[in-house]
Amino acid sequence: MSDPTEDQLVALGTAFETFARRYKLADALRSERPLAELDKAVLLYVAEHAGCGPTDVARFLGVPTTTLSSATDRLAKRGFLKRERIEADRRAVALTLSEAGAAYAQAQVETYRRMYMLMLSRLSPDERDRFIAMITKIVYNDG
Amino acid sequence: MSDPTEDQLVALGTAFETFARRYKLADALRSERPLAELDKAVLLYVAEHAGCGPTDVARFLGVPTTTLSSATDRLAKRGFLKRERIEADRRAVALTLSEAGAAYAQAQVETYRRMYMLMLSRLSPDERDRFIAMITKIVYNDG
DNA sequence: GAAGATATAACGAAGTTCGGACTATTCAAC
DNA sequence: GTTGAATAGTCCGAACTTCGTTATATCTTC
Repeated sequence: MSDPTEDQLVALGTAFETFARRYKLADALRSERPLAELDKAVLLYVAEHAGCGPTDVARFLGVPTTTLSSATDRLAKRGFLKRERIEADRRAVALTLSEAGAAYAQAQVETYRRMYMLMLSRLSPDERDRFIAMITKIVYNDG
Repeated sequence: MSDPTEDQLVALGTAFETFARRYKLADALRSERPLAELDKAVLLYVAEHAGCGPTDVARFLGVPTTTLSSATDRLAKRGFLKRERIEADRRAVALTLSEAGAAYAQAQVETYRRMYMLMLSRLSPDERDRFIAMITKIVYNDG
């Protein structure tokens, strides 16, 4: 199988670049004091992994545990996150979202969802499946 | 034309999420003291728009001019960027990359290029064109 | 040539990241 | 069971980034 052509690489690059920039600009429009990028990532992770520990999150996101500690501090202070010592291992802390945190995470997910919706809307129904199949192949290499 | 299905939205979302995370982790592996995200963006913009002014860059990237000033400071200090007062309007400054800056920008571009190459390599030659056509349609809505 | 607009830089406050030191537990081995 | 190493998490402080306010120099326009 031959290599991708130069034109293809350039086209993909400019598309990505444009997309990323637009996405960033759109993101900046939100009115509340925005959570730090890291904090949002933490929130979404904990939403999916209730009861996990800070170390899990840090490893998943690829940041030092001290950095993650700052993030959980901020989130706890804003009332988005609860930290509870657990019985099984009293060194450990179990992270869970508060109601407000869950709401924020949900809103975040909704925002993404709307964006995906918009993106897919520009394709025909047939194309949508094909596009997703291809991007899945690219990301997971499971073709 | 009907709406995208829930499954499609979820599939696209997880693919993106995985991709973004992997990309971030890979990026963190680089050994030099990394430039700030903004600084990299500035470098790439100036690479494409030699002689442009700070205000242009700030507007393009959607950051306050003062923030951009910090960025150009850092880049100039590291010897990546030259700032020269221009004759035509002596308030204005023309930004150009130094040789080192151009090299850095080039390396950055190379990194992206390799990533795109890897991505497209996972598709068959036929799929590549179709994928790019679709993503172009999505991003530019010019279908 | 005075008033106002424009391009940029200097300064400083607020916030983020992360290395190093520290505490509290648990585990392992004797 | 006590000692020593490993583990989970936090606190502190230095370095850095962002961005609002303010200052400076230079056009522009009437």
